[in-house]
Formats: sequence, C-alpha cells, structure tokens
Amino acid sequence: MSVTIKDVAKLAGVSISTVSRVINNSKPVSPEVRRKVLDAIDELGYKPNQVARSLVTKKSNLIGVIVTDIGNSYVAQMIRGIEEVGRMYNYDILLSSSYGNPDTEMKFAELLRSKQVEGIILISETINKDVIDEIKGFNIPFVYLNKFYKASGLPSVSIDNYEASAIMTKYLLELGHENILYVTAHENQLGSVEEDKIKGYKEIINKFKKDELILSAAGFTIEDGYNIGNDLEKIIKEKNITAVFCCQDEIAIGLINYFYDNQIKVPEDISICGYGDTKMASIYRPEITTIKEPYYDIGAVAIRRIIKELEGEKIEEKNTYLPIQLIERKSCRRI
Amino acid sequence: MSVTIKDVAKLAGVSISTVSRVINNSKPVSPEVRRKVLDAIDELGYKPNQVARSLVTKKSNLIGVIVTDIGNSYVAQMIRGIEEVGRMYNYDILLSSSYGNPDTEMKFAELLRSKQVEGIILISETINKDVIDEIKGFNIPFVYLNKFYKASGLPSVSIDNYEASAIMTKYLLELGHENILYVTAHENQLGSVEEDKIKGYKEIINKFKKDELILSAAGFTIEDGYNIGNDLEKIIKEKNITAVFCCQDEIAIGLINYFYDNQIKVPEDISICGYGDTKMASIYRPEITTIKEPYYDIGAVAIRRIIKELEGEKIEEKNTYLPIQLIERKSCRRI
DNA sequence: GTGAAAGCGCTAACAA
DNA sequence: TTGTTAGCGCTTTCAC
Repeated sequence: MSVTIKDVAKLAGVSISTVSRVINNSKPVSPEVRRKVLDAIDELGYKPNQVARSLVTKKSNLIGVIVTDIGNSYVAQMIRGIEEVGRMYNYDILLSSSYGNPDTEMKFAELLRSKQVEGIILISETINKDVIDEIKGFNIPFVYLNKFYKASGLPSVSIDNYEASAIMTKYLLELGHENILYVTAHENQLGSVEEDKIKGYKEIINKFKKDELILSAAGFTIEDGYNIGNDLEKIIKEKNITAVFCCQDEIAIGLINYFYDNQIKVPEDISICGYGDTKMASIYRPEITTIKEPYYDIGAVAIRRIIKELEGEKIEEKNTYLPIQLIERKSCRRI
Repeated sequence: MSVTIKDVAKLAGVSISTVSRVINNSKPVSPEVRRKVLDAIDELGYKPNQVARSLVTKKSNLIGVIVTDIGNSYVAQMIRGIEEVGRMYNYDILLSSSYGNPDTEMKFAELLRSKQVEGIILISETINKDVIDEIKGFNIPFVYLNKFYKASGLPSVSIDNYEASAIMTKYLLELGHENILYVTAHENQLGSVEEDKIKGYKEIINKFKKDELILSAAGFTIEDGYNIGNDLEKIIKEKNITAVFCCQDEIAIGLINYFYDNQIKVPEDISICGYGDTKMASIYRPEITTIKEPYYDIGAVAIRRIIKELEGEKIEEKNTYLPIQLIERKSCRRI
C-alpha cells in the first residue's frame, strides 16, 4: 500500500519520532540524521497522511462552506475569495450546495462538523434559524453571508445597503432624473436588506422633494424582472418616469430584456440601473450602471475572520462592512 | 472536549464495539441494548468523528476537484453535477482552484492526495502533462475534463466536437447562408478540440461546395471576440459573409458587443452563433443560437465514473461522449 | 539529539 | 450477542 512514516524510519535507520521531527521541524535533529531521513522520504516518495495527523492534532485545516448554489456568479466569486485567502493560510475548502433546502443545509452542517472542519461559512439566501443555531452549537468560528437578508447579531461581512442605495439615488438625481422608480424584490419583508435599501432611496427622494415610487417584483431573478416589464411600462408612462433603480442586477437585466423585446431603448427611452455588479452587468449591452458589492472581498474577509479567530484573535465587531462603489456605465443617461 | 464513542459506551453501559456496531449497523445488536445506545447518543449529541473513522477504514468519502477557476460559469455547472451526484453516494467535494497555474495544480494534487481523497477530477483548460502523470501515479480513480483540449488516452467525459460543429454548419446552411465564416480560438493548435471542430465545419462546407472561411481570434474570451470585431467587419464586407460561427459563446458575445457598439444589428445585419450554451447565451439579447455542451451532465457522469470504479466496477471506454443539442435561438436568422 | 511508548477516536478481528 | 484488543498513521510526552 501507501508508504508510511514507519517505512521512512526503517529505511533511514531511525525511529519514527525522528522522522516526525524532521517533517514537522518540531525539534532539533542532527544534520546527518536529517539528511538520511530526507533522502529516505525522497526515495520512497513519502507524503504524510493528513488524516492520521488530523486525528492527533485535532486540526483538519478544513473550512466548510455551505452555499445555496455555486452556479450563482456572486456565490462563485465569494468562494474565490474564500479559497484564495484560505489557501494562503493553508486551509482547504469543503464545499456543499444546499440548493436552498433547509434540511440539506442542516445535514451538511452536521456532515462538515463530523469531518472536523475548523470553521464554517454559510452563504445563504434565506434566513434559517435552525441551521444557524445548529452551527453556533458547534462552537467553531462561523461567518454568515447573506446578500438578501440582514444577519442580525451574527458574525458577517457585508456592505452598508442603506448608504449604497442613497448613493445611487443621488446619482440618478444628479443625472437630472425627476421621477425615479425603485424596483424592490419583496416589500416589507422583515429582516430583508430591502428595508435598508428602500430607506436609503426614500431618504434621498424626500430630501429632494420628489415622489416616492416603488414597485415590487416577485423575486430577485432575471425572470422576475422580465415579468414586471409590462406593469412597469404602464407606470412609466403614467408617472413620467425616466429612471428605474433595480434592487438587483438580475432584475435590471430582466427588465432590459423586456424592453429589448418590446422595442424600448435603454438608456435612450429609459434609464435603468442595477445593484450588485454581478459579472453580467459589465458584459451586458448596454453595460449596466450599478453598485459594486465586493463579493470576492466579502469571501476573503469572511475566511480571514475565521482564521484570525482560529489563531486566537478576538474579533470585536460582529459585522464587517466593506466599502462600496458606484460603477457608472451605459444604462443610465443624463437627462 | 467533543464527545466520543467512549462517552457513549460509558453512559449506555456497554463496550465501545457495541456502540460502533449500532452506529454502523455492522453486526446484530439486541433491541434493548441498541435502544440504550441510541438514547445515550441522543443525550450526548454524539457524532462519530469521521477523521478517526477514515484512518481505520481508509475511506475518506472525499473526492478532490481541481478546477481552473470556479468563476467560469461552465466550471460552476460541472461542479454542480459533480456535487449533486457525489452527494447521492455520500461523497463530499474538496475543491481547489489553480487559476491556471501548473505549479498550483501540482501542489493541489499532492495536497488532495495527502487528505486521502478517493478520486480526483481535474477540470483544466490547458494540457499539463506533469500534473496528469502525478495524479495517475496516485492510483486512484481519475477523470480529466477539458473543454478546450482533447484528453488523448485519459479517462474523460466530453462531447463529439466534430459532430457538433458539423451540425451547426449544416444548420446555418439550411438557413440559407452561403458564406459562413468560422471563428476559431487558435488555429493549428495541436490537441485542441478546434482541430475537430474545424474538421466538422470544413467537411460540411466542402460537401456543399462553399468557401472555407476561417478567422482566428487570439483566445476564448469575450474580449478576444470583441477585439477581432474590426477585422471581421472588413472580411464580412469583402467576402459577403452572412453568418459567423464562433467556436465559443464568449467570442460570440464579444463579437455581438462589438457590433452593438458599432451599430451593426444581430441578426438583421449578420447572423452569429456560439458554442457551449453557457449561461449567458440564453440571457443575452439577442438570445444566442448555440451548441449545448451539457456541463452539468459532464460533471455528473465524471463523478459517477469515479464512484463506479471505487465500487470495483471496470470502466470499459476511456472517454464517454455525451449527446449534444443545437439550441436554436435568436442570433441567427433565415436568409 | 534520539527512541520508546502512549494515545487521538474509531473499526474489525477474535474470543467468549 | 457482546467485550477485549490490536491497530490505522501520526504527534508528543518522557526518558535517556
């Protein structure tokens, strides 16, 4: 079978402890013995068995990541961030996709634990109290990432949605738009980030004494955006709207698609902006003006927090807020 | 610390072997004892330590997946397939992204091995002989997935690119296009799937006595597509081309973007089709006519192969070819 | 500086 | 049906 520390010890003519010492640099070993051991390792192509090592050290060097769907580009970007800094600190990623099923999430959480992961990052799109409680019970570092809901009281990394929304609204106003409609996903959804975003929008709108105009799509997807196209078209005419601020890039794309299919030009006939700066936003034509949520950084900071905690550092603030950026592109024009 | 099998045994008043038996259902246990054990497990919230278990059984239930970049949507889809069927058979995914660096790939391969993964799936975009040889040396099931290069002699899952290309060319011809230009990524690249695709294109073009027209982009990306826009525009006029068959959706999108920016309409002025059916192809406007490469299925079949091999089944053919599909959308019109 | 031995948490003979 | 025991491959005291 596979070559073990014993084989190396035998070949080098030393004890296994000595071999262990040289591979871990844990205690001084005389140069000559070290050489012999190193040669033996080389000759046999020995690679320490991490499983055995984990069993005794209780360090798996594994971080468990539970995501809704790796197919979402923002999730993939977060994972990139997680992976890349994880790698820097020698942590591997154990990945599970729940596809939104709470039972699956729960099962994964337990599975990850039994695999002795040292920390867990949960990237979710709903709020699932049971799973969160379960993970908290593991007593290992845990970060909760949710683009759609506020992680009240949970360690998390996000942006200040209130501020981001205000910035975008102000920008639209500065472009000369008088009537700006905000498309939300679900209005009055408790704990949703939409609460903050709507607040930011309203604040600015009221400050400049314009009319609050809010339309609710039935969700966050491209399809949802497309589906409110018809309703929106009517409202636009009625209320003389010139700019639509979508709560997600996907909705903006769905809307632009609807307009494309109905011969309405963006931004000539109507300005549309998104939120998130998902990959599509920069590829799409017209290129979409949006708020950049730094997904990669969110992932990176999340795992950094976990590693810090693992290293015994105390994390003061529960939530880390990352800087946002308004990305000015082509889908909104000056009036 | 964490509760172990010993704690359970003590609480239940039995030996650890009995506990092991009930959690594994490996040997008969009397109903009353089983109940006692189950109760103890429940009371203590005991979860078997998989690391310890792995050490003795030599089964980690881990499949290592090395990818170029999880941010590519096709990669994410493959991983979905891998994950979902892996889960069905109780395998977890250990994920690593190499970002195209061969040294990193190599390091990951070794790392995965030391973590005792039972199989490896390598999703690569170049050919890296060293890494492949290294992995082969592990003597564990291995599947090689590469969308751009042929995996000569390696266990892999893919589509018949020759056939796919021929089908698309034929389709364009049937639409009434007389002069069809094929945009390749790199011409004459040894081992590239472009060899097969160009062959498929040429075969049909010659069969119908049309002119072979091939243009080479400098790569596979949206940007590469955009960058040849200018050259292509000239050739289109010169040769009276009405349809452009792009070797990748990304190139098609780049090209359509170029045309959008230069007021050339797709498909009115020029028909463009892609290859791959990456997520963008269906979202984009105009929706892109393309060849569907079944990424999810490729991933699913790949891991299924590994699991079969792990179960002792002998896999006969080295490469599994999955059915393709022509997806007729809006970017190509009838002449 | 080096070796012997205990033990991480578990499974799997082997006995009883 | 149950318990005892020997490891799995490694790290880590504890002697020397």
